[in-house]
Amino acid sequence: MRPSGRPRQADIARLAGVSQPTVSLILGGGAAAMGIAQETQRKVMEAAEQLGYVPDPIATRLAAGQNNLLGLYTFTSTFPNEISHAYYPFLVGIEEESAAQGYDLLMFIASSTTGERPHAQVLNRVRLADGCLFLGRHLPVREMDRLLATDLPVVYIGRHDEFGDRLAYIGADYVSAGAAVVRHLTGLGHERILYVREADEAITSVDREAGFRSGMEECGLAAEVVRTDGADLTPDRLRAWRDQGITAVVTEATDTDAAHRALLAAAERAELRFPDDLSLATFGDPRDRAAGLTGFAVPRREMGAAAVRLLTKLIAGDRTVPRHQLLTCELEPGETAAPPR
Amino acid sequence: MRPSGRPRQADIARLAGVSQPTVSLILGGGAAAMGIAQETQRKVMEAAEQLGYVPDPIATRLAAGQNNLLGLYTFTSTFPNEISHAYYPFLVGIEEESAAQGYDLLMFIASSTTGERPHAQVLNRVRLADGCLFLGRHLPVREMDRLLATDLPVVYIGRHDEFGDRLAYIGADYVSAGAAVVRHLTGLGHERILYVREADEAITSVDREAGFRSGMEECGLAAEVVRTDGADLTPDRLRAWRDQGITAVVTEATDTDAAHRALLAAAERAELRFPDDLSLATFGDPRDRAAGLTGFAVPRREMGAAAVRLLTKLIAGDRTVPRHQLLTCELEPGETAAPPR
DNA sequence: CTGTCGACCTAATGCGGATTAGGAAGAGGT
DNA sequence: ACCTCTTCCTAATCCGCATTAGGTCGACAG
Repeated sequence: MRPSGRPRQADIARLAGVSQPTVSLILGGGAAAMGIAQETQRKVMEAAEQLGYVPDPIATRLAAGQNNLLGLYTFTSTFPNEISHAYYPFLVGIEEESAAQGYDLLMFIASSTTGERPHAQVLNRVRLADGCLFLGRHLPVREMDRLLATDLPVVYIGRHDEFGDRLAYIGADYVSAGAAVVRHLTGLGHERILYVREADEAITSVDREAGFRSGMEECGLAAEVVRTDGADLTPDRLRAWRDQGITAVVTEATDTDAAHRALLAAAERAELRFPDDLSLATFGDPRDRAAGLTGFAVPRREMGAAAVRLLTKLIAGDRTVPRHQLLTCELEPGETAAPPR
Repeated sequence: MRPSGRPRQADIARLAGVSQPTVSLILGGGAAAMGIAQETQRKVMEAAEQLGYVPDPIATRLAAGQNNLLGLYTFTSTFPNEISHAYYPFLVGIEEESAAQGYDLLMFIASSTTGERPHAQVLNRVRLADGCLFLGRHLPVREMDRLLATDLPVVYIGRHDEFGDRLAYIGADYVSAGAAVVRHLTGLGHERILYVREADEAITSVDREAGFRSGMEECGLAAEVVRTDGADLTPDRLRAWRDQGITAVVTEATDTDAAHRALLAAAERAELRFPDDLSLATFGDPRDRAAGLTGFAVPRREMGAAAVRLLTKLIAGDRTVPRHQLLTCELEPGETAAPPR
């Protein structure tokens, strides 16, 4: 019994009265089929059409090593409902560009495996695809290390220097964007700006703080930074900052938006309004981004598309493409920042 | 030349002094390896460990005849940013349940093919997977017909009786839900309720109207229905309805939400407020669903999950599962409907 | 008439692992 | 010593496609 009811090349061959390799030549390589009679090609194509032939990606891959599938692996331990919103724009870009490049998407599901090392199995399955994109704030180092030891092309979405040149990535230029926002604020006349970040040491947070510091330094101002988990951000504390002379506060969007949310909540309870009583800027896109929020936007969609382009080039064997790219985040002047009073 | 530098079972076999099938037995099936001497197992395991063996998933799949891939094909171009919101909950359910069932998702991309019959090619590629889910308000009948002629298990998300029993589906019980909303309204005291639907003849719209009519009939009231494309829904018309004695208006959510939006816009311009001047209920989830909207919610996530369960059963060869299932939509009392004044 | 050269196609084989049929070797019974 | 079971492992194949090394046949030159 044939395991699959699908037609194979052998079926086409029988129907067209030729051999299986001939079918493979005709269907597979347009160029390689040069030396085959037009008539034969027509017969084979017709037979294939008639049977509704679709090459088996597994067999194709085993024999030749390519199947026009891009893997997409998302490291999300949390269940998707919430987090999804943040990832969605990436997916949009990825899907669009995959379509343009003629690839279909193979989504690997982290939560499908349980046990102490949930990613291990999936990282093996990943090799089904011609190459794989990775998405997620934190990534399991050991598994990724093993994967990088193979020759599977991989692109990570988000900056990640831990593996040096071995791991290609598409990131957002948080440092420049952060500095630009600071320049915008100082341009408005602010001189004491406080950066409120989360305790998390994710690379994005680190880069953003670096951007803040670099912007402040550039303007000859002292960088003031506090960390918060959200809970300790009380209305009193906010008022105290203001009384000390802070005129602008900068915060960051993360997967939880803890700092950003806490700040907004504290401001409301303290009856402080942006930008009347205090200026506010936010690095990145908080989930509930209000229309007029000052800050910068992460070009997620473009990042997704760029990642696909990079990956397809790697798959094609291009060794000259830059393996690390940082995309520019656009400054959003917004209305929550204004000259200090 | 060996394409990959990685060790294979044959290498282990050589090192351990056994045959490749023996290695396969020991490493592959814990149960099947019962009849193999402990000593041999130890040697093989050791050799595998020493060489750092990792099974090639591709070869595994080829030999096993199944690839644990579920296809997902979306008819509507998935990614104008807008549409995404409507489909996302389906995807969440699909992904969760796929994970639970041990499948990965293969997303086929409609826009990757151009030309007059964009779905034709993709519908062939779809057969790469062990089975496929389809999602979309309108589906190309001819292509689907061809696909159903094959033995590929297929599940459509959304009711669709055009193919009779040939096409399995998971739908939402719009008829019952619509009737329930009507009962809710009549329970509040409404007697003249107007259903404002779109001109579109999609099955969902048809079912919803049926639900409305059935609810009205059940309550012994006359069903009044108008169609709109949105543009002809003027403030004056709305006022006229009210003056004629209509106390409640029911509309529906679609991929464009044309009727729903137009109604809200007209009400605002007519300075009519819900539920003070008029009661409002909406069938389904408009994209900008406000918190207190009266109506019913489509259990999208559950539908996605149910579709995956159905599909995996079909793949497993289960011929007894019901091929058509309608899931219950929950009534949402909301606050845009109140007793008439 | 023979040799040569293309043009066109097929036989054979590999990819890496799963599966099935079956054989060799040793244990136990008579 | 002979036969029957077990126990444990291997030979042979298959999965579906790609690739390489020929092989056949007709045309055309010599």
